[in-house]
Amino acid sequence: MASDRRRPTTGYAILGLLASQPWSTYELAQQVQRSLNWFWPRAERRLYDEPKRLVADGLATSTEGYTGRRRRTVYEITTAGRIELAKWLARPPEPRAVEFEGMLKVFFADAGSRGSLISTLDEIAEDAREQIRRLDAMIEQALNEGARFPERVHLQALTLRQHVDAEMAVLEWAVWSRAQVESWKESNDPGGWSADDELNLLHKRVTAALS
Amino acid sequence: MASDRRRPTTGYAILGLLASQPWSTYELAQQVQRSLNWFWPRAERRLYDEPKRLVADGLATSTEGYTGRRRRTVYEITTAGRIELAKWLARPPEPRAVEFEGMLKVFFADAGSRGSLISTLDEIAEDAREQIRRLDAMIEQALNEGARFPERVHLQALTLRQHVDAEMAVLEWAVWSRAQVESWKESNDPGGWSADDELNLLHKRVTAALS
DNA sequence: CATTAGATACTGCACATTGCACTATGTCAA
DNA sequence: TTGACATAGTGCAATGTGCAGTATCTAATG
Repeated sequence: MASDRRRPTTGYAILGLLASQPWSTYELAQQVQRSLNWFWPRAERRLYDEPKRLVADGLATSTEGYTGRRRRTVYEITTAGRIELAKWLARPPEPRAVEFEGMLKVFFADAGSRGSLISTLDEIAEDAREQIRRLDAMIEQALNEGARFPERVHLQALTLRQHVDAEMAVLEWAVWSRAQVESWKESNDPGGWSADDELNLLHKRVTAALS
Repeated sequence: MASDRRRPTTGYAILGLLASQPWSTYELAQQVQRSLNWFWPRAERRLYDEPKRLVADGLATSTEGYTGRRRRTVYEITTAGRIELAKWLARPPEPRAVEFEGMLKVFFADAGSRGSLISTLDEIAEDAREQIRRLDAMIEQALNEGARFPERVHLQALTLRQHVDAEMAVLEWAVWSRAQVESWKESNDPGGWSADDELNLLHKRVTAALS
């Protein structure tokens, strides 16, 4: 039966996938890498334990199958699972959390060389470009071959747009930042570059957005 | 002495703070909440263990002090610590990782009601506004009272801009998405709304950004 | 002047999660 | 038949979180 203690979000993520169709653990892992990795990255390892808990709590059932001699577990959502999922969807979401080592390196750049800072910014930009290329491939696939789940393509369109927005923002920032740093004397000495001018500009943008 | 095994990024984050000045653990924790939380969120608990490891590896030293009868440990960076920090800064950064439960709820919204989806989008937007207000307070503080570390304000300006860009992108996306969903029949039926039109638009934006 | 709220300064513990190594079997092509 | 790659997992140490618990110090309040 469903326990009352709070379930880790990863459990709901898997429940969400099971809501569309039954999956084997391996397929589940692939699917998480493919689509959920953008906003809920989890190691493959995790995805072998979590479904077991869903079964223990009555939110899913598991069926053992065999491919020759190789065992294979397929999970299916239960009615209780669908109810739990809908309840979770109605609760307010946790705030966003971002782990961005590159930004940490920018923030502490004065403890290293100007060259390191420029490399960091270039690598951030190249990373963002790579992600955008991957997103473009997903967009083209949905448009040409058709989406994997046509009945869910409207939601895919919303989330894809957010990923594009996020990556473009990072890319534009990194390119702009590199240009600024080019004019600095060193990572700990921006020369004539005025941080106050930039902060004033930011303040204006922020004020406009909140009004 | 410095060990060769890879150190968790959190260690470098603390080392980066220590590069500016010595800190007590408690102050370190405050500072991490204040400034690093935006791109390297860590629980206070973690910040009591990590500096001990830096000391064990010779990258920092600790001094016991007393406020009356209350013990207080202050950490200081060593020369070996500064060298390690600079080496880390020169290495390519890890890719960005985003945990965004709200986006998960949007992605699986067809398993819940249209009302849940609209609430989720509203909460995402309100969260972003709240973050932008906090950023604005930091910007104003740096402009009016002056930055806490004036010699690092140029780096603060770069990172603040990135946070503003990121939060504004989320806010604009959430407001736009809500408007789209308003026109849908249900969370699993967008009525006449065309996902393909949206995907085509995205593809054009992406192509322009990569050229 | 006693009380109390809030800041400072930690530790212990259960649980969540990762990364990597390790063990198998199935499929397809050279 | 050999090897590369996909499928299908388990074990374990290290990393990290969240919360409860234990103190002490400081400043404001009645």
